[in-house]
Amino acid sequence: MSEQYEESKLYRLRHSAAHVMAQAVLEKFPEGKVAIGPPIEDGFYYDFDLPRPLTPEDLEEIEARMREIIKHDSAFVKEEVSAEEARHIFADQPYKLELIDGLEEGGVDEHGNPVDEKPVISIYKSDAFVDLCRGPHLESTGKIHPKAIKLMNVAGAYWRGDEHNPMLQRIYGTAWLSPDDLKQYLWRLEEAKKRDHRKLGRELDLFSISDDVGSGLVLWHPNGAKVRYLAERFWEDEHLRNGYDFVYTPHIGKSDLWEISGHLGFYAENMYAPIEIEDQQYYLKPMNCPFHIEIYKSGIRSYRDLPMRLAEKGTVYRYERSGVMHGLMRVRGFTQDDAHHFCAPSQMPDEIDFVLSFSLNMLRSFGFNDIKAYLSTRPEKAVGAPEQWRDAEAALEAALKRADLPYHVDEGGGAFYGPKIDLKVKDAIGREWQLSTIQFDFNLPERFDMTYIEEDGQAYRPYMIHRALLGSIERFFGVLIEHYGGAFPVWLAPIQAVIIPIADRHMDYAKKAAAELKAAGLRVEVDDRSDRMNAKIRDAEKKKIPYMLVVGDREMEQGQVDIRRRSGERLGAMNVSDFKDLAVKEVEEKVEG
RNA sequence: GCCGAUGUAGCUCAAUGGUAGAGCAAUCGCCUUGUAAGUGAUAGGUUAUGGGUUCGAUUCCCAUCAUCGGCUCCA
Repeated sequence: MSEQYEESKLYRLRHSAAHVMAQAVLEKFPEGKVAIGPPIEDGFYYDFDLPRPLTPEDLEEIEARMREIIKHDSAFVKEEVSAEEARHIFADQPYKLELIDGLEEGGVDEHGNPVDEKPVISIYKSDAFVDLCRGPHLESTGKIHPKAIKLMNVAGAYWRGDEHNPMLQRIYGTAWLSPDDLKQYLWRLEEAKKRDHRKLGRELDLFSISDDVGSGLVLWHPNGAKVRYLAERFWEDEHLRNGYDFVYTPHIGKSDLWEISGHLGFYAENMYAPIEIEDQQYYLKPMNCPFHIEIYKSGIRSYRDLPMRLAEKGTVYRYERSGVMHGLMRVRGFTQDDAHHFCAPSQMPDEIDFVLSFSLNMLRSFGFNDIKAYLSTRPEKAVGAPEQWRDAEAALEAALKRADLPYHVDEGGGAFYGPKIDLKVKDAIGREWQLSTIQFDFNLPERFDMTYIEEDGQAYRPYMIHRALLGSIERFFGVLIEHYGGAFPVWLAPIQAVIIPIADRHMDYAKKAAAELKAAGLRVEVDDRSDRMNAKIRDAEKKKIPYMLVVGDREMEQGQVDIRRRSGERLGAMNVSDFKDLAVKEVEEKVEG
């Protein structure tokens, strides 16, 4: 959350709305306990410990009560108190007492995060409610527009976000400066819902997840598989043109492999239980790296072989706790567009430069032009020599600068085995998604004792860089669906054009035109059902087919097709070959829309 | 995994302590259509699964599974 937001009126408004809500809840449940209630993006929440689960009816009641409290137009009054006084005021509020302890000791804020200095304890009073609170707030409850607030839903949340703590009931609300803003926000939610990849996945017949197969295991239907195939084909071409070699590796590997890699030590809770065969334990792979390393190690490597870039769309399986699965975004089996770069230390900066610009090109090709980078550096506990870390971090940062990319540094946010760059893209409605990751690994080359022979005839340890550009292909597909709202650009659309004959007598002509377009590599179908043209257009619109080519008497006579885009735009009649050229050009240029 | 909600036809949803209904989709006709739904008929369900209460359960209760909204965790 930005500092700008924290100083805004909107922030104070939402914070104030949270207090008003807490008052309304406590009036309804006098024995209820309050936890914390901060503003968040688009709204606020407040956590409560209540005698019974809240219902949607309760929310309506609470919301109505909030409007009444707002009407009182009672001032928010700040008061600084001693810890002793605070304890007295909140004597029957155990969560507040815990917060006061934290405040008094200094050290932690209301979220349990460490803070440097000991803050002053303050309380805010408004109407019949007092809260331990740092503020700031609006001048009075009346400054909240009663028609610009709405309680959204109830959800469970652990006290202080720790799953060992009791679970509280969290009420999410939204609050805006004006009813219009609220309306606009609700409209935005509706729009996001229309783009939901789970809904579009069903409507466009792209994929499904079957109970009988298992939760988090994706079935790609022909339409979805078509998009994936096209995306992968592009991906493959780009990799081949850029010095990657493709490899294929198995889905399972012996426990010995995972012992060496260390995964059984630090990743076991994410791995499926082993399969036992001939007294050997085999594990489904959660990552591809050990296999690629084994390929590297299958022979003696010379500095002349480096950099080596091994790429694979490797399908991995990771155990995810039930309750975290989410459509394509969070699954148990997925395919990473994985690659491992092995290089000599002297080649490392160039290799980083290359992989970053390659990643950016890939993302941009899929229509993601708003890209932000996050550089994560050495954490407290880390393997690898400090100067390796320093060199690697310097190379990553230099590459970011050269790529002229906005980036944010997460000090100490790297994995224990190396620093990394994550790339996040903004989709068409402004949501950020993490896709690419470029990650150093100082751990595995050591564990697998990887070497290469230098000019001087000595063996040295290579650098290893792990990268995934689209990340998980399943997840990437989900993001792509939401980004385009199901209306894939022509180059990715499962069906690019549908020919719509007006009457049966136009059928032969329609098929002839289709054949000509298909011969040019276009994905074209003829809608030969005995429905009216209007119905066929409606159907094609629902399937989000980029082009509808209507043919009737006029077109048949002229050797033309009448072109309508899915946007409703009419391009008018044109010769079949002209449309072919237009469509082929759009495919080649990856034109959007 | 945790909290809460939900699970009825392919989809979206009704209804009921006495074995379920609509619209869309599907199938088969009729219509031969000019830029987002022409029309008729037919078919489609062991009401998620397994127990329990009851003369009788899809409805009430319990468990399991799954989904949804969150939390935690994360590609």
